[in-house]
Amino acid sequence: MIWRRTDPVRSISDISNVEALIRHIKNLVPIPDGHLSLITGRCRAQYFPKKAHLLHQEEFAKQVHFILQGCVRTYVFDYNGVEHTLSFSMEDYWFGDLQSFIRNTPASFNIQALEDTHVLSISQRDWEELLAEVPEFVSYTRILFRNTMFSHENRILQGLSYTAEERYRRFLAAYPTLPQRISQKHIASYLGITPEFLSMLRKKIKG
Amino acid sequence: MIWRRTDPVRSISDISNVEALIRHIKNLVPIPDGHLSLITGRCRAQYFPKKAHLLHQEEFAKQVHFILQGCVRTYVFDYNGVEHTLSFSMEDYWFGDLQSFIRNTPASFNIQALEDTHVLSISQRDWEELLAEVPEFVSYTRILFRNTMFSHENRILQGLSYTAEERYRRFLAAYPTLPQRISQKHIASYLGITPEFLSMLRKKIKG
DNA sequence: ATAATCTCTTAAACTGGTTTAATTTTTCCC
DNA sequence: GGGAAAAATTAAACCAGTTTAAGAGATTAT
Repeated sequence: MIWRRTDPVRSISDISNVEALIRHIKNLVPIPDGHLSLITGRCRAQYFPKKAHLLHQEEFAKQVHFILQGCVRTYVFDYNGVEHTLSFSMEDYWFGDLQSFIRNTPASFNIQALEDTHVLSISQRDWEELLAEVPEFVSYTRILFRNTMFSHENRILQGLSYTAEERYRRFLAAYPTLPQRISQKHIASYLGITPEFLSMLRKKIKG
Repeated sequence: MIWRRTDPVRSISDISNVEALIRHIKNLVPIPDGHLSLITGRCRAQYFPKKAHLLHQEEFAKQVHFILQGCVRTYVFDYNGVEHTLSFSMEDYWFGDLQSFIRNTPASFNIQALEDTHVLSISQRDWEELLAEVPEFVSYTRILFRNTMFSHENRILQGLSYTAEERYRRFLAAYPTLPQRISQKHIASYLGITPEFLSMLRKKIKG
C-alpha cells in the first residue's frame, strides 16, 4: 500500500504531532472533530533513522504508517537477488505492506528509511476497530485505496508506453525534489533500469 | 478501474440477471437483503457485441460495468499510436474508466468488447446515491479498490522483475483460459512486447 | 584524518526484444 | 463457399538497455 499525498511538504516543526494527519483526512472526507480524535488517539509516533528497515519480507507487518517527515522505499528482491523499488513514500503518504497487515500473511515487501523518518503508526487491532467504529475512516481509506489504484494504473501504463529516458524525464517532472533526497541507484531500481544506464541517460540529457 | 473477480465463470443462462452480482457482493461484505436490492435496483443490463467500443479516450465515462458474460480490454494509444493494454476484464469483474467516471473528466482509456458481452451498468448519479444511502456499498467498493491496488502492485513488480518469457508463463498460469478467448496481439500488448516476439516465445516454449 | 566502503561514471562487448518485410493461416462476411 | 482482411509466423538486421570491469568521487566509521 502506497498512498498519494495531497498536501505540500511542511517544516520539521510538525514532527510528532498529528496536525498533518488531521489536515490530510479533512482534505478527503468531511468528519466531525470528535471522530477525528478517535483516529488520532490510536496513532503512535515513531522514529526510524536513515537506513533502518521498518519491514523485511517474510516478517509480519504489524503496522501501517503515515509519514510526518522523511522518506522510505518499498522494494522486493527478485529471484536473482536484484532489488526492485515499488515506490517511494514521503511526507503525507501512508505506506506499509497492506496485504500482510490485513491478511496476517508474511510480507512480500521490504521497507527501508532513506532519511531520518518520523511517522504515525496504527496497529492491526486499532485499524480494525477504527473501521468498525468510525464510518469516516472507512470512507477515508476507501479514497486512499482508490487514489493509489489510479496512480498504479498510471505507473503500469508508463512502463508499457515509454522508453527509459522518457520514464526518467517524467519521474523528474513528477517528483522534482526527490533526486536531491535519495540516491540514483534507487531511482534506477524504481525506473526498472540499471544504475549504469541511468548514469548514461543523465549524461545524455545534460549535454 | 479493473477489479478482480472472486468467483468461477458460470454459464450463459445467468445473462441479464443480477444473481452473479449479488453473490459477488455477499462474498466481500455482510449485507442485509434489503440493502442488496437497493444496489441491484440501480443496475441496468446492457449488451455489447464483439468488437464494439464501450468507451473512447476523450469521451466522458458515464457508467461503470460489472461483467455477467464476456470479455473486454482496457487500453490506451501511446504518442506513437501504439496500443497498450492495461487490463482484460471477464466474468465477475467490474471495469470502466473510474477516474473519468468519478471526476467527470475526459477518459484516458479505450474499452472494447473482445467477445459478445453482457454487463450490468451503474450511472454516475446512481453510484453517488448508493454511496450516500448504502453503507455496505462504501465497504464493498472499498474492498474492490483495495484488491485492485494489490493486483496492480503485483503487475508493477512483475514488469520490473521478469523477462518477457517469464511474464508470459505467469500470464498463462494466472489466466489459463484467456488465450483461447482473445487474440495473441492483445496478449502481447498486455505483456509489453510485440506480437512478433510473443510468437517467437511461443515457438520456443512449445518446442 | 585516514582507511574502508559505498556510489557514480565510463566504456566495450553483449543480449533481449524491436523493426521491417515477406509468407502463411485464420477469421470475417457477402 | 470464396474472396478480402486480419492475425500469426518466420527470419534478418537492428537498437535499447545489460553486463562486466575498472577507476573516480563521496560517505562513513574509527
